[in-house]
Amino acid sequence: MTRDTAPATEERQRDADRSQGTILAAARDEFAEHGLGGARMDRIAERAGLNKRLIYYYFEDKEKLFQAVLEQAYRDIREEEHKLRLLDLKPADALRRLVEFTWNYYLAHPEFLTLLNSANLHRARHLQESKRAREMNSPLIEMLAEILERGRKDGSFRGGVDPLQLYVSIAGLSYFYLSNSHTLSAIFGRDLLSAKAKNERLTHMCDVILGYVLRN
Amino acid sequence: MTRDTAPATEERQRDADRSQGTILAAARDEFAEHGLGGARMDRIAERAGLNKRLIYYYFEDKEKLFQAVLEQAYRDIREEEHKLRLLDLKPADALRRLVEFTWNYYLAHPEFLTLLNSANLHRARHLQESKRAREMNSPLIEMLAEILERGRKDGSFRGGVDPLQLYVSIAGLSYFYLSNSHTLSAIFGRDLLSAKAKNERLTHMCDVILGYVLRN
Amino acid sequence: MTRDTAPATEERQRDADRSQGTILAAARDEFAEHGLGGARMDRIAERAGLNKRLIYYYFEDKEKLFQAVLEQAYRDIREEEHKLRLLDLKPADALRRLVEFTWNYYLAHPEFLTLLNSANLHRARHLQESKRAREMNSPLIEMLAEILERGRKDGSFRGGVDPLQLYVSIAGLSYFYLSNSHTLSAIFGRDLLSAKAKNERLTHMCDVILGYVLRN
Amino acid sequence: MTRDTAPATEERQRDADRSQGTILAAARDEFAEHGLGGARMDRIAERAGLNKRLIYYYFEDKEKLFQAVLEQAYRDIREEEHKLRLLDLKPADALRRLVEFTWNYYLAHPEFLTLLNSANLHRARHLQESKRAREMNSPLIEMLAEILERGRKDGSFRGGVDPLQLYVSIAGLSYFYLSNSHTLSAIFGRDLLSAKAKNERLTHMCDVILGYVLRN
DNA sequence: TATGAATGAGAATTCATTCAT
DNA sequence: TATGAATGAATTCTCATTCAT
Repeated sequence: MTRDTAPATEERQRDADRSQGTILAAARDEFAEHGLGGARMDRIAERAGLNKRLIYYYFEDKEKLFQAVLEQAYRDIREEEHKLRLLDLKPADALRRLVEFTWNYYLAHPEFLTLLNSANLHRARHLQESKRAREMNSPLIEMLAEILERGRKDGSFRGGVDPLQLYVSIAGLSYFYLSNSHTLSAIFGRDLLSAKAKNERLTHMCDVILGYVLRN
Repeated sequence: MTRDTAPATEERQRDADRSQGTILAAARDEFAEHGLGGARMDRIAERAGLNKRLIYYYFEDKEKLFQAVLEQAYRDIREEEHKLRLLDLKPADALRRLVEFTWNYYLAHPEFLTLLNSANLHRARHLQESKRAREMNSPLIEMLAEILERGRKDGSFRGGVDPLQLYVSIAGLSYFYLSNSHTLSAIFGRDLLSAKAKNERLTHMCDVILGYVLRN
Repeated sequence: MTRDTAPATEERQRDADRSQGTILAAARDEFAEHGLGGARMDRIAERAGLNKRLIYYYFEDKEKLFQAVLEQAYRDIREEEHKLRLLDLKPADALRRLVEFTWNYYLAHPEFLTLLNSANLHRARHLQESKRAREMNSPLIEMLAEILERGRKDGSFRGGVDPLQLYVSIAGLSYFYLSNSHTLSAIFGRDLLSAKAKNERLTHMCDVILGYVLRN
Repeated sequence: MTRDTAPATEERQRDADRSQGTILAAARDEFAEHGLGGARMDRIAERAGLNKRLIYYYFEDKEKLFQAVLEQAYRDIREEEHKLRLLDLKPADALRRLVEFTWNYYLAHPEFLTLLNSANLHRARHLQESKRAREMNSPLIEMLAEILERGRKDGSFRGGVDPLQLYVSIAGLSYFYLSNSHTLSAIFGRDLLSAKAKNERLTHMCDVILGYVLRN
């Protein structure tokens, strides 16, 4: 069907939005795969199936593009976190659920890990320059505080647990295992990403977190 | 003291070794700071105070140099690990000591974290190509197995703990916190590297590990 | 005439073609003068008056550029060969004409000789990788077969002459003399490129070829 | 057997000569394979199994080394030419013998062809700088003159043949075929270096030369 | 909005050559 | 005579970015 009239403004806006989304996704994959330093604008354009010039048109330069990708990655995970209804669960179950969610999210979004690595390699410069950094604060910290408080009150949890520390620990247990799985697999000569290995890891992490938090 | 005779062969060999060591150290810093993709051979030469050509003379190319740096980094940490006499301590103390050691090593060697990140970004390709990958296997796994066994026998530890999982968890707790400290600080608006914060983290991690492993 | 409207797509295409042609010509001269190994991409860009990067944009790398130059050189000579209407001449005259054409073409296109030399130094690797190698087959071989057949039939030529052998011999007589004229001049202390010397050579070559092919 | 006394002066001279010869042979092969521009001093040292520095010690630089290689190549072929006792043969046989010798020499010494090509690419600059250029004059020219004269006198050869032109033609017939065999094979899709093809070529060349020179 | 052509600065790597015994 | 270490100047090639429609 050939177009016989000029596209309406609204339609052109839709095209533009779509192009930006396409670029963002392509850039995310490229940055995830090669890091900020190793990513190539050419390849991003190619992945997106769009002209390189257009990337500059929408995102100004490579750094800004990376920043946009990072912000998007945070928006995505935060959105998923928001969907978690942890407060509907009993405290211990809520923690198990959180460990599981974190693990599964990282598994499903390996690019999130490498993007985070890249961001930190650059000392989070891109976040600091982002006006939205604060929006990236996880809603989970507050949820976690509430869960811990409930658990303490019902006598099942120990007291004095810092939700931020716990959040970092939960993330760290999944993160290190997955982010370094290649290195670890090479060194230990053991496939850490087999279904069995993954199950074992999840069980272990739940045990660690609950072992720590449960009163006895 | 000015030299009045020609250096012996042995001495020139020492010069060569020294040059290689200098290059390796310079490369380690550069790779740690900028990642593999962002590192510049020019800067490495400059940091080393040696001619760029010499790097190629000894290390062939950037990839091989990175591999050499990685191997050296592993040798360094393994050497420190070897010095730990964990078996001289009571099981619980041994675990505390290990958490502490890991934390302090990462603090003292931040380059180790970024090198590890870079290595994994490249899917541990450099390790796989290294003949020495297996030598990088941590002696700690076996030590840890022994400690867990002793603790189980004396009734203080729970049973069924996989030493490798535990090793990964101990590393992960420190690693994530330190590797992502910039991002986390930016998002949470809290300085995670103050003396106080670091103390709190160490305490927390010991609590987590021992909470998990101790019988009650 | 200053341009007052934007160039059409078609016109920009012509610009691209023109740039490629300019590069090709510059490269041909550089390769002819210095050989493949001695040619410098910088100099080619300079000769072409175009940015070095553009060479890579269009031709990928030095090797591919050389291949393109070689293909062009063959296209050029084949085009001239096609214009020869040898079959309109009597057999003996046709052979004389061919010897003369070969000689004059090499004289007018000394770069063809050195390009051929370079190609052979590299064992014709560039031709083998060219999909168009077969298109470079000279139309002269068939023409020559026809001429020899006619001469044999009219009783003036001997029989059993392989047109390919004869083609190679005709080329070789000119080629060696011109390609090695510097060496030969140096050794024999005689200027082989004076007008007189060139005339003598052409006469000699015609004598050799016709002496061979004519019945008595 | 370990040496227990210092080598005599004479013996050291022998070592030195041997080293120079080894270098020269290695350089000849390298230059023949890659041309002057493509040859690598490193590879020459490696081929020779000697330290690169030694090459400079004996030959000053790459250009001078190439010149030495070239001179040696000429010395070698001239030496073989000297062994030819053409004047012991009947004129026609002598010419056949010469065609055959040239062909076989080129076949046995393919490096001679590429060295000649390289020398000419550089406009014989290396020969002109050589004091021995004149010594490289082939003894064959005079022999050829004598043969032609004898043939003319006994009525078998035509008169007025320039020995230098004939020499160049004889060389050219072999040279072009062999020097460009890769290109020709690629273009004509015919293996020019099979035993059969080589026999045919030799027969053809003898026919051409004798067909030209014989009275009828 | 979209694009092919073009570029300057820079990056990895190479190379002939010299140093210091 | 012989050698391993070291170097400065290229050289090929890459990259983010801009031009001109």
